[in-house]
Amino acid sequence: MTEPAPRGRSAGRPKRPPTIIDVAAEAGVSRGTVSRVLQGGHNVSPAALEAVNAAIKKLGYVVNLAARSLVTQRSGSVAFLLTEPQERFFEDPNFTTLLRGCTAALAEHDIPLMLMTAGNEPERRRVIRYLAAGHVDGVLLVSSHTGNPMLEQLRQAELPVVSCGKPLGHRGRLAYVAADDKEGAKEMVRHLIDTGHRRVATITGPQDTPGGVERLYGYREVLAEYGIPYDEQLVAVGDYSRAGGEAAIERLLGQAPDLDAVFVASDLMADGALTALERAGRSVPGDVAVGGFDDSSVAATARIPLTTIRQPWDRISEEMVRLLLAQIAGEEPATVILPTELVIRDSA
Amino acid sequence: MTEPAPRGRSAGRPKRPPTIIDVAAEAGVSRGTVSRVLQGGHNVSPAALEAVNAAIKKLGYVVNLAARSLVTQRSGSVAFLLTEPQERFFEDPNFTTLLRGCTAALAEHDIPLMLMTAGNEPERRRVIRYLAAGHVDGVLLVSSHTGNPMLEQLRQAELPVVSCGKPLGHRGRLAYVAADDKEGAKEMVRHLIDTGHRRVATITGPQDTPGGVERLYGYREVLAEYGIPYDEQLVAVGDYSRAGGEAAIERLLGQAPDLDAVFVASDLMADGALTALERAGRSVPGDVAVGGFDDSSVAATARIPLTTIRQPWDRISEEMVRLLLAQIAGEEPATVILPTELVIRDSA
DNA sequence: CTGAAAGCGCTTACAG
DNA sequence: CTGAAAGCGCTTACAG
Repeated sequence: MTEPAPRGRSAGRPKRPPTIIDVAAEAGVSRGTVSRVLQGGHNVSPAALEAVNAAIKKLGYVVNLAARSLVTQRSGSVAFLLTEPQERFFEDPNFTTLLRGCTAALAEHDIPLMLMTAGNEPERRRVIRYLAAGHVDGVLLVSSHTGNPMLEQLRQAELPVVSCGKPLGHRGRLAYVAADDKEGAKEMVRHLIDTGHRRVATITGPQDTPGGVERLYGYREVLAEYGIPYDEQLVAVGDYSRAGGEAAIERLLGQAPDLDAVFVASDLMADGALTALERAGRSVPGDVAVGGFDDSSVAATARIPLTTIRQPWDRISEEMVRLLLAQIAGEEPATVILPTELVIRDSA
Repeated sequence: MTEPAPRGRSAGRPKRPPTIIDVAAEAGVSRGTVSRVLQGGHNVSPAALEAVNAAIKKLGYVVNLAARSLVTQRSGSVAFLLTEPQERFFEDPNFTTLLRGCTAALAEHDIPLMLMTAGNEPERRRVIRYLAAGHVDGVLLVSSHTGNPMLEQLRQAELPVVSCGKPLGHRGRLAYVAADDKEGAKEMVRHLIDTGHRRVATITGPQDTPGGVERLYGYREVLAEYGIPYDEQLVAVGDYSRAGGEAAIERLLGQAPDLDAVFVASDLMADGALTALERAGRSVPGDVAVGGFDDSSVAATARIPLTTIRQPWDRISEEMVRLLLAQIAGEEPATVILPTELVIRDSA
């Protein structure tokens, strides 16, 4: 066993790990050759390659990322940036699902994910400073509100970015991954109508988010398809929160007491609607059929398991990571739209 | 406006930002002086300090962390490490709360958080390699199961670690932050008894977790206090999941149909118990009072808002970060136990 | 295929 | 208080 001689060191600092020089000495080659092996072993003789790999193993060598970054001008890490207020983010199960998926997808490439939140102006400034300084190679941007002030700054910093959901109000190419919101909405509304409902209401997302807009489009298109007139009394705008869903359904019940179904643009809002419907004495799906959107974790555990539209979160995160790495590698920003799927449970 | 001259660069790479040399030239001082200003401005004349700060501002200079890390042998970042299977983690609202709190607390110090999960053996190996290579300065460890295999490896890597919850089965000093599980449990069980309940059951956490063990201790101690004999039929072991809570209460209902209250060691399990109780036709809190633990986000939104014990998550994350930074600075590992609080809602 | 050497951008004793 | 210089650990043309 060749233990590196322990050196004296100050409080709690780990011992100096072996460097490329130690490996080179052990393998009997130059540092350049060791480095080439590290880069993939091109232009290295089989013998040298073997010797270096053996030395690496023997010494337990691990590359020093700071040194590598300094010369390559790449950090080797990626930011997961939330521009929503934190509370909002962490209330929404979709976000956590996405975070999990992205962490896993990046781990495949041995790229660590840096979690950053920027819900207010000082945070935004700090984050932009940090990102613009080149401390990450790219950004997975989560937040879909229009006029996101960070988008422009990110663009100026010329940092590769992939957005989750279509970035509204942003001219210029920006890579994004999204589920097919409009088609998903259409599928749900058709399901509601096909199961005999005629007064189909909707609770939309905020109208400055793609999901808010697109899912409403889908609702209107299907109405038109079926020759059902569009009735404003059947539309309430929500905010994607549980409380918002509760409030919205109460408004609808006031405006259009005869509604017999409601398409809710998120499961979390649908869960809120369920509470209010129960309180109002309306049974689900008997009196009112409720269709959600997302198939997030609340869908299955809601008091009445939700019929909903599944967003393929795993694929969304995979595609986001794939697109980001491609951009980092020099490719042009691209867009990916993924299909949704109707999941039938009890609520409709 | 002094725009740095744009240089040619390959696909999508950001322009080379100004370095300390540019700042030194602009300020008319040496690089050493600029660096000293960056380090806090000690031993720098007011005039030089001002000139350097002006130059930094003018040039939009941001320190290159890779270069700094290379010389300081510090990464400037910290890992948030989950050793639970990912599903478990992301189902549990406590974890997300903790993640949010730690991100915020670290952001105060401008330290990015690297999210890493290690739910299986290959992941553990990869993560340990990464951490041992010195890519982070310390680890916030989240997972409280006994015999966590990473603990020993982390110790060998001599990396500062702070655990969330007391690490069971680990000899030697290891810093941790925890709520006072036993006292919290006692407060809840006393509340249950004081409100007239006599057949108080409990659903515990896994017995290889501190919360699982300590909260059960608390339950037993209060029984003893009140001279109530301990009855094994009133105890079911859960796994902190919603489904586990559901199954546990069903077992209890079978073993001890006369139970009139149950102390559940987590809100998520309590939420599951609520479902099963409703199905069994038992009203809450009328037939069965239900007390939870955590005051996590499910507590308020459960079908019957949960009376529970609040864990001070914000303070827990703050203290974890504080302790970790202290250790990184060379202090010895310490322990912090935080008080809990009874939160009365509808379920008991 | 391989080695010698420059250079990435900073920090930190060391003199003065 | 300040400058000159070494050095952190790697990568990458450049010769050969």
